[in-house]
Amino acid sequence: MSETTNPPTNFIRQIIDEDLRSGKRTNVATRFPPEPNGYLHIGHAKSIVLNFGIAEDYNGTCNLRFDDTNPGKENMEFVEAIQRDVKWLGYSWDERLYYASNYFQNLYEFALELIKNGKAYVCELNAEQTREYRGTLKEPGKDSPYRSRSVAENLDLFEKMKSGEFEDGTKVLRAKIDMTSPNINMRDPVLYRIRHGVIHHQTGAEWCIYPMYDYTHPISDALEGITHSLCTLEFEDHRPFYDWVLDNISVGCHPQQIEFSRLNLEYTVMSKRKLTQLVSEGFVNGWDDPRMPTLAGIRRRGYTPAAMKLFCQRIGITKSEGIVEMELLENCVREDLNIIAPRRMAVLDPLKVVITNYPADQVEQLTLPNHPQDESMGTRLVPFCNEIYIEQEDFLEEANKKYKRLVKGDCVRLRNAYIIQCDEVVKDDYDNIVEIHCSYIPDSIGSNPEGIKPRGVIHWVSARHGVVAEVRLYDRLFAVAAPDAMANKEDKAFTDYLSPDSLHTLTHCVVEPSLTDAQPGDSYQFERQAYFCADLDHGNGKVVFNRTVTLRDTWAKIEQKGR
RNA sequence: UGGGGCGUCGCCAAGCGGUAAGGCACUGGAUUUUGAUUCCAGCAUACCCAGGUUCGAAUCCUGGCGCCCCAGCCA
Repeated sequence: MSETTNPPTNFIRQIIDEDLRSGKRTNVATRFPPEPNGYLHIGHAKSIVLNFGIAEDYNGTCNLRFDDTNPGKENMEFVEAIQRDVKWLGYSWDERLYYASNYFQNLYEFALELIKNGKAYVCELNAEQTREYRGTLKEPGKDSPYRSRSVAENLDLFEKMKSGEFEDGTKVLRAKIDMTSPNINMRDPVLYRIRHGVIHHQTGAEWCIYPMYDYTHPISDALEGITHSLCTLEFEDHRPFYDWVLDNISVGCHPQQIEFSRLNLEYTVMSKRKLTQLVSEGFVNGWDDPRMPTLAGIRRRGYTPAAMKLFCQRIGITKSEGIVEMELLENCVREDLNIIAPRRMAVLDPLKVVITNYPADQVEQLTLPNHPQDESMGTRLVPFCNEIYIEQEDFLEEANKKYKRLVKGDCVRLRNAYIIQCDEVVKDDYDNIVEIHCSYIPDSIGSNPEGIKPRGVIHWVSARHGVVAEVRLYDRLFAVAAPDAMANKEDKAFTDYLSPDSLHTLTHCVVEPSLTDAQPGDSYQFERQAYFCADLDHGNGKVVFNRTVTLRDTWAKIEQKGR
């Protein structure tokens, strides 16, 4: 079965199929619940495509919900960036944009219900004491001395917590479950903590008590009528508490939490903490630096939503943890860009070529196809004259037969133009090649004249018409495949493995004139080289392109092996 | 055994008791005015290991081994 005839299936979809079949569920409602404390990355894309994709395929809904219960770390910049990125991927939450903070009042009332039923209590242990009482992984914890307060006292104390009578850290509301549970998450987890002086981006200073994620999440899901609450593996241990909350309040809805493995990608890091560090410590130029695995970054790099979705489809959804090779991601972008990116010519490292037998006052406007395999993409005009630039690496004074480019005394085809032959090499006093003199073969456009066999095809740009451009060559951010694991193993910082070659900026490139019309974000294939897109800095006289991903280069691999 | 998970080709991943899909990577070869694309062919007698059940096991059972997660008033 091929990929296209085989719709994406995974264990979560199988569970949903069974739930629908058995009648356990009659609809499908999912949600994507980011905390607005950073930008979304490729790992989030996996979750977005999963959640929104399921909603689409099952004729259900997917809510966008900000998990904003920790105001100290969250802000509106992130709230806005996240919405931008989800939209960019092509998904719509319609009017279903929610915030966990929308439910602060509900959450508070359910807490009251738990207290009244003897299921929650106000604890005065400080953070350190709480940790001590919790026990360890192998030893049970012990009950807090405040565990057996009366309902009335708990109600009174919680009310005072809410009204601001206590300082930060002096009291918390805890669930009363089992301090000896082998699952640490069930040892009377904290439900509410006190936070004075923080301004929440949604609720301002209205509250001074904030609910914890583990308490908030199941209730938010239930209030939204979520059927399947999909999250990552590290929450597996939290599921018993997720269920406990819903089983002990009168919310009347019980979504099912299902966990899947996070995405790990070679040559990058995927934790928000580390990405934040790269930004805040200036290792990269912001969250949208094209080297970042953030959606904002890869978008600026030139990755397309279609490529991202294809990638998410190909990596699949399972509970096993692994690390995906960069080649898989790169193949996905190439696959999409190969179809949609118009072809252009650009010389990154120019070598001047004077065509001695071409009239110096003549200019031809050649009509070239925008895509050799797709006529519907049209054509554009490219000027040709007696002075052009070719790539330095496309010329050698001497070379063996395998070198399919220009060699002194031999001829080569200029892409979509004439065949030229190198007659002379002009050098300066230091033996550096300054320019080369060639002669062109008239009537050689379109086919090879009798007896002429060019070694290969090289790209070019008219020296008199070409436009100077800045080209940013991006490569993998890290020098090692698994920077996290490596840093751990060698007791170093993950930043020690940042690649010195992640960005090379070229400022003397020459591109064909039509490229000045590009809009930021437009993708092109610079023939024989790579896919590029116009950067955000492009325009208003500046010509700036980012390399998205190189073309597959089997020649480079063969050369590599030779060494 | 403190508890919870995971282990199928180099990487990702189907498989759900009937005799190992697919993608990426890789290797050949064809076509090519991008050393690109496209196309064709090859690529796990084998499913962490060892026993067992069965006519038949990657799939069931038992026992091992390896790896990941959990002791935030973070999410």
